[in-house]
Amino acid sequence: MSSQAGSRPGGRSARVQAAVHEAVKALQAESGRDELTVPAIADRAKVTPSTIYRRWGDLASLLADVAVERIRPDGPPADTGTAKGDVHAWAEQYAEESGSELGRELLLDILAARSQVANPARCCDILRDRLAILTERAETRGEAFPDIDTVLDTVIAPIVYRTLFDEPPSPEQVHSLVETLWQQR
Amino acid sequence: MSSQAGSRPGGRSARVQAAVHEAVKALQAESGRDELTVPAIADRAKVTPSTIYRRWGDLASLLADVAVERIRPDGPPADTGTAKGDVHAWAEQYAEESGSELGRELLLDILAARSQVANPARCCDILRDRLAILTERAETRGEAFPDIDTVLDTVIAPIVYRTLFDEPPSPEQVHSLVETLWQQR
DNA sequence: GCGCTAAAGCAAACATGTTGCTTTAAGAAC
DNA sequence: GTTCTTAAAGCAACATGTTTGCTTTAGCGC
Repeated sequence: MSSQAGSRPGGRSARVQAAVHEAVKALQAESGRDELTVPAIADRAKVTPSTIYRRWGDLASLLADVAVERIRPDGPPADTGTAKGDVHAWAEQYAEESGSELGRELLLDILAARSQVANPARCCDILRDRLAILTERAETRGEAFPDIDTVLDTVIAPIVYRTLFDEPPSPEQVHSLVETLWQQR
Repeated sequence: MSSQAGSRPGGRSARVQAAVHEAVKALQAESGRDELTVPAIADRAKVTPSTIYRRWGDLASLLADVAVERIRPDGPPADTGTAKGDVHAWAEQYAEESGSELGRELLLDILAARSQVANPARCCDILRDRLAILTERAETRGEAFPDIDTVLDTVIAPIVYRTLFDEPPSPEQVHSLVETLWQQR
């Protein structure tokens, strides 16, 4: 993946990559999508456009690369004391982040990248990793925990589906999705 | 919406629109995404690029417009005799269509259109319409039928989520999603 | 048929994307 | 530290895609 900056991690590649990522985030924050063009990003990052085209291929791939990095959670998931509480807290936060204007844009950026720089499957992987942490926590507490893919289907899928195709769900709706996890089996 | 061909339904506008839509479908069928460019489409449709840019704005909007039209179901949903059977049949077909390479592309085309020519919400609307038919059928038969949004959350959302971010679900997985609809309440 | 008008065509200006070649700088060998 | 090697950045010319003002066409109402 290009965000690992190839074979010279501490060197120029890494600096260029960081500058380009920063430029993308800055431009995303301060202007609309149509000003977000490769030449504009190159300009802001003090880099030539050809550098970007050669490293990322096209704008969509660059945006997806940035988006995947931004989507990665920073700290460990909140520990509420119970498995159910953990899932409620995590799902609520996930829905809030994905449902924000920025969150939705990031999801779309990741999906829009046709040329496989940042695979959408990374989203699933990240979520599965988070859920693995919650699962382990539950196990050490001796609590039951639903199957990870069941959580994806029951909680995450509706959140993402509604965010992308309709309106992001309210916190109440998210909580009721989480509740069905414990009701249905 | 531009697929209604503006103010002269039987005239030149309509012919141009049809030709452009046909050109898009033809090129999608016979060549890769990078050959699918506005000039190429214009060429195939015997139209000038500026016509396309003026009517649709950009390639993404055109593709979304075509995709929304293609996604619309042609006949009434299969009548299997029971509500549950109807949902199984419909969900299986939906998963198969969305999970195909073409189906996934169409979903992505619809999501990728930032400039609101073809709103992603149309997907939901189409699905809700189909479900309304199944609901009504169930009612005339005196059968219970789950809430439409519950069906979206429980069955459609996982199908679409997995199709977009992971692997399309198998028919067995789809059936088990449908089963939970009747188990959970 | 005759005018009216929305939309298509055309062509020039402009922006974006691509490519071969040159230059730079990070890391390795000495 | 100096020199060698090489991956990646810069540059510049080019190709392709996008936008725009103006002209022409054809559908519709009279």
